[in-house]
Amino acid sequence: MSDFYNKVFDVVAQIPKGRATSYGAIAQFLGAKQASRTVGYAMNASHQANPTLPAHRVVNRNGCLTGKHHFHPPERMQELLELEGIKVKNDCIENFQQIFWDPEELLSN
DNA sequence: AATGTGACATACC
DNA sequence: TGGTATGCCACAT
Repeated sequence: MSDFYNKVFDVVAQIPKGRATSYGAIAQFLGAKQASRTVGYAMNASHQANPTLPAHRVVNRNGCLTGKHHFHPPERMQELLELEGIKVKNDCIENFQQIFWDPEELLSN
């Protein structure tokens, strides 16, 4: 597993419950802010990661569930978010600005 | 080494 | 508002 994927998984695995982040934020945190696509690509392999990663907490910069189509029942992604208290409307997280979690917070722990 | 791909991000019709 | 096109980066083949 390449370091990049490993880091992506590590970050995603540590997203606090009830929060969400974006592909771009993760990419930037890893030092390749332009590699947001690669982050999503990494999520593609998330299902093969050890405990399945909370990929539902990762959305695009708009807070929209663009990747829901990759979940088994696509509706599952929204359900999981709502179970955590995140309001999702029209496939987009409401108050995403408030829900947004910056990976840099990991550095504070 | 080269080409194709993608769960993004932006810019432009 | 919304679809299409391009740039970008790392991975797969």
